[in-house]
Amino acid sequence: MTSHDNDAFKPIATVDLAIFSLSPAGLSVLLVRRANAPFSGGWALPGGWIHIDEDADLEAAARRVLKEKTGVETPYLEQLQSTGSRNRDPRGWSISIVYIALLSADDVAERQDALAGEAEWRPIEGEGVGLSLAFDHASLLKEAIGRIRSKVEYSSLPGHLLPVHFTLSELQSVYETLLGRKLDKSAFRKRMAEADFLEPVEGEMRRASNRPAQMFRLKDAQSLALFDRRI
Amino acid sequence: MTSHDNDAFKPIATVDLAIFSLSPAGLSVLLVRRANAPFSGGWALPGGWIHIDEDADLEAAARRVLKEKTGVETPYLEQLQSTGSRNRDPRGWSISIVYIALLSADDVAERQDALAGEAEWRPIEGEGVGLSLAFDHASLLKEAIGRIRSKVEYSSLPGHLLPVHFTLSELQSVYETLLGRKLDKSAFRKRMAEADFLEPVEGEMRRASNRPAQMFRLKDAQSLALFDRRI
DNA sequence: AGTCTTAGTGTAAATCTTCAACTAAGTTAG
DNA sequence: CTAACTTAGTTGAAGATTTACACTAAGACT
Repeated sequence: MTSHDNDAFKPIATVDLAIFSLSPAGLSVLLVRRANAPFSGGWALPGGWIHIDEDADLEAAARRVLKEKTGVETPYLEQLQSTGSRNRDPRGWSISIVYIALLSADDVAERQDALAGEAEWRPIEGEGVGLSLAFDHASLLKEAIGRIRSKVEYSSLPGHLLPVHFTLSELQSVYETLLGRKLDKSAFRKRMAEADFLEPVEGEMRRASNRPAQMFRLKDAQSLALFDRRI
Repeated sequence: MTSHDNDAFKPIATVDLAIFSLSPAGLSVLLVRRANAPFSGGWALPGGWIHIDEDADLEAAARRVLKEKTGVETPYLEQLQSTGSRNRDPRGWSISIVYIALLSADDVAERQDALAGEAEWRPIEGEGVGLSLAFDHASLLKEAIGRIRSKVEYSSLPGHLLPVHFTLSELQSVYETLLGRKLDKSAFRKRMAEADFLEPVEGEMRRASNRPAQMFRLKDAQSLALFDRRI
C-alpha cells in the first residue's frame, strides 16, 4: 500500500511529564539530567519512549514514567498537549505527548530522598526555570505553567498541591502564591463552598497559639472541580 | 541501545480532524467514508498518517489533511487532544492527535461541490452524529463537541463559523444555536464590546425591509478571544 | 484576667445582571 | 406621501452579586 506501512516512516513517540509540587520557594517542577545523547548531561522534563509491549495507552505510559521517577502512583494527571516535528529531536521526526502531574506535599515529603537518580525540584521563576532545557522542553514547560496559572483562576487545582489535610487559610495561601495576588477571605470561602469539592475532616483541627482551624480534604483527589466564575 | 530504536516498536501515528461548520440544521461535522481496511466503507473523521517526509510538524499535517478534504487553507485550527492505545486500531499500537477546525460559512459555500470524494456534512445531534464511526472516532467527536460547547460560553468561537462579514444579530443567533438558549440582546452586545474581537466594516450594512445593521468582521480570523466571564 | 493571633462571619456600598421598554432607521403598503 | 411594520440598537429601574472591611470567636501565652 502506501510507504507509510513501513516502520521506517513512523515518527518517534514519547511521553513527557511536567511534574509540579510546592516547595518553600513556591511552585516547582521536577527535572532530570539526561544520561544519554542527545543533550546528554542536560536538564529535561522526565519522559520516555512509549513501550508498546508494556503500556496499554498513553495515560498508562505517563503513569509509568511518573512512578519510575517519583514512586507516586495516584497523582492528579492531565494531558496538556502534543508537539511533533521534524526538528525537535535530532534522531528524527518525533512526537511528544505532554502530561501535567500535580503531587501533594505529602507525596513529596515521603519520597524526599528516594528521588530516582539525577532528578531535582526546580522552582518556577516567571515562565520557566532559568535553565536551558533539552529538546523543546523549555517551551513545553512554559505551556504547562500557563495552563496551571490559568486553571488556578477557575478550578480546585491548588488543592492538589497541598498535603491531604489542610485548612482553608492554607488553601487560600496557595491560591495567592500561584496567582501572585491577595484574595478576599470571605469571597474565597464563599467560592470554595459553592464549588463543593472540599469536605471537613471531622474532629481534625489545626492547633496553634490562636483559634483552631477546621481541616479539610478533597472529596476527589484525582479530579478537578471547576468554578462558575473566576475566583 | 534500547529495543525502541527499532522501528517495529514505534506506534502508528495519525492526525485526525473534527471539521465543523454551520449548516441550516445547525452545527455540522465533516465525515468521510473509508476506502480501505480497517473499517472499510465506514464513516470516520478525516485524517491520515503523518508523512514524515512531507509534514514539518503536527499542525502542518493537520493543515494538509484539511486542505485535501476541503480545499480550505486558513481556518481556525486548534489541537484538541491525543489518544493512543494498543487497541484503538487493529493494525497495532496507534496514536491519534486530534485537531478541531472551524470553517467559515463562506469557505463552505465556495467549496460546496468540490468536497473531496466520499465526504459529507452531518449535523450534530446531542453528543454525536447518530451514526457509528470507525476506530474511537465517536468518542473523539464527543470530546470535540464538548470542547466547542464549552468554549461558546466564554470565547469568540462562534465568530469563526459565520461568513467573513456579519451583523451582531447574526452572531448572537449563532451563540444561541450553539448554546441552545436565548441571550439578552444588551448583555450580549456589552460582552462583545468588552471582548474587543470585532471591528465594524466601514460603510457595509446589512439591508432588508427594516433598519439596516452594521456589519462586522473578526479582528483576527485565526485566533480566539476569551471573555472574562461567561456570556 | 488580659493580650495576642488567626479563624470565621456579617454588612453596607458599589457594581453588575436582568428584563423590558424605548427610540432609530429603513422598507413596504395604501 | 404617510402610516404601518420590522429589526437595530440604547436606556434604565429593580434585583442580585461582589467587594472591602470591620466585627466576633476561640484558642495560647504572659
